[in-house]
Amino acid sequence: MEITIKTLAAELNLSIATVSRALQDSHEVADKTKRRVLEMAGKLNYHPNPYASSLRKQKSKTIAVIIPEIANNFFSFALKGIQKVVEKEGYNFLVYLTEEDLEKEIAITKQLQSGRVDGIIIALSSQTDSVSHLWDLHNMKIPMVFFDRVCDQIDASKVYTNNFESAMNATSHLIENGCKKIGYFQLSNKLSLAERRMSGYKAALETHQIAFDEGLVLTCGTNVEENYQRIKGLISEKTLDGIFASVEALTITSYDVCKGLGLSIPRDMKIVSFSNLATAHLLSPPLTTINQPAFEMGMEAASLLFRNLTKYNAYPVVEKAEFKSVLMARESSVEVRPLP
Amino acid sequence: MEITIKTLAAELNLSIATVSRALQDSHEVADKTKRRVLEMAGKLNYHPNPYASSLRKQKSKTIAVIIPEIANNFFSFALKGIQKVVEKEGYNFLVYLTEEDLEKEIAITKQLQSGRVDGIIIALSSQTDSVSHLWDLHNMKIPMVFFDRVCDQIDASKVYTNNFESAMNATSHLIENGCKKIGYFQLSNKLSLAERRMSGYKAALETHQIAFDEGLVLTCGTNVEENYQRIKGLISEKTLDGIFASVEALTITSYDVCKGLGLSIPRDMKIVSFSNLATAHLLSPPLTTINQPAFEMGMEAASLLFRNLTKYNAYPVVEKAEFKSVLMARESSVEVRPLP
DNA sequence: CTGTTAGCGCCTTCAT
DNA sequence: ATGAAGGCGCTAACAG
Repeated sequence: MEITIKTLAAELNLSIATVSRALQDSHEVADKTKRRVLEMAGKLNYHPNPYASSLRKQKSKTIAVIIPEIANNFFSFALKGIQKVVEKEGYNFLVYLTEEDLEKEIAITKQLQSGRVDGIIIALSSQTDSVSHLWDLHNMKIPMVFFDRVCDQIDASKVYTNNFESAMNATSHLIENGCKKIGYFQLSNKLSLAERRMSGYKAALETHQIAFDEGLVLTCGTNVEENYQRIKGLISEKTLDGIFASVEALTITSYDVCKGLGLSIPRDMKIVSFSNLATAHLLSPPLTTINQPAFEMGMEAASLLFRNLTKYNAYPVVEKAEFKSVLMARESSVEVRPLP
Repeated sequence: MEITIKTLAAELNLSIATVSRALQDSHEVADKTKRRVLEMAGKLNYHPNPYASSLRKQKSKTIAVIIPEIANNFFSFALKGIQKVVEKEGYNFLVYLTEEDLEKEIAITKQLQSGRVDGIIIALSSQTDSVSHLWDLHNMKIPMVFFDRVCDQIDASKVYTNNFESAMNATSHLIENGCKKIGYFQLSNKLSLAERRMSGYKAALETHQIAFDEGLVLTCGTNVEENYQRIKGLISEKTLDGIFASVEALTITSYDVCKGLGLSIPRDMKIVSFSNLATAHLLSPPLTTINQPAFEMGMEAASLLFRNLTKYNAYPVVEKAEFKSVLMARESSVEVRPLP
């Protein structure tokens, strides 16, 4: 930085204090003085040093967004929603990726104990079982909002969808279309979200009097090639006629496997998945997806967070926003209709 | 913040300076002292205040990434590449979206004159014609790397692909497959990137002795519905038999329009596009794309930036890393082969 | 090897 | 309505 508040003060024959107040549009400074200051600031192209300000005020006008993955329609749309609100509030946001790795998540949250950010939006990694690192943040009273992959144990604001119901409806949809052996592919069995989706799957089976078979459940990792092989193995071994992919990444892999095996979809195999693929309606064969309203969820998460950042709240606001996912059936590549 | 370097110093009967040095692993402090300090820091769960440090050192260990769009395979993979390098260097990154809006881009760059970040990676918005806001940053000697949508006028590091050649090859591919009237859909006619792609398109036409027709060029905006209508209009009006979509967003829209018009692809219409769609190989009909190596480009951009951030470089490094895009022909939904 | 001192740029009592 | 002074937490001379 070259030109500071001090430069302005000297240039205008004012005290530093007055200039500072003028820049903050304080009521206790003469309008005329304000104008002089602003004008000079413009002329000299003055920009306040955010770090000096953060240090002094102990707040950074910055939030952190921690997500497991970014190259993914769900999270990138969520980011877009978050950024929209963040921008409106005049904040900045830092992005951190855990890549589904608990160790990274811990390292990141530890870093954030430094007070670098005023608040945090976090979607847990699929490996996160212990949450003590989150307790640390929570105990420091850093406002947090859990996003999609929420943490049940901690009482903070949360934004998520009707996972149980959606999974149940989607599974029922498969069953009602003739599936008997439905594989369930997930990324985690540690998250509460995973549990809810799985429960929905089980509930649908139960309703239709199909026995739940542990052997049809596949918990995948982050290695695409490995997932491919495991999915391929399970499909052949168990002669599946239906697939429920509980995350976007596994949707594409499942598709690829079916194509590779020469399975005709939907004749030999029906697929349903949580997924926000932009091209779902152009895929061949058509894909029935459970769409989460990522953008709106992102906006809501940021809004909740900012409610906790305003100094007027003496106590943290804890709210839970439950969004509805939409089950989109695509029976052909042109017909697209939401299911109940 | 509760516990600071001062607390540690008091607790250990050391001076603040010594503690600070120990924490930075300075060579001029006794190993024993270092260990004591580190141990106490761990015990008290001390975290250095990044803003105090930034203020003092006049560097923030933070960079800004300015992109026009995030819900998009190209930019989200690029971000992933950037984050990988950023993480390795122990930096943080702020994300800013321009949403293809020059005004926003100007506002953001103005903000960044405050010294909030040590360096900037930027992909210009499609509306950016004037670049005076970038000159301001450049004149302040803030290291910048232009990414993909580069700025020719400013002498800084740049990362981009062989746009001319790729566009030429793709267009030739269409022509050699029988297309006579190839529509060219773009988002901008202001960027140098747009110009290069367009030149490639023209060069291919010329080589094949097809007259360039201005009327087949459509410069779209950010309104999806409007783009849809304009594309639809042009296809019908000009009876196109081929489409070159120069950005990912227009690829999907073009597809939708063809489906809507009942055009059979590739019989009635052949399409080629710059696009990093994850599902390109699953689309029906198959899509021939020009894939940009987004992840690698992101890593390279960040690496170039960091080379300029090390204090050992007295003068800015300017490098241009031209990456090769890969033209992928997909004649059926299973066959995928790179073209020359 | 350790301590003392002087700020980085800004905000905020407290005084006038 | 304005000014003076102190300090946010940390680092970097400069001493010793």
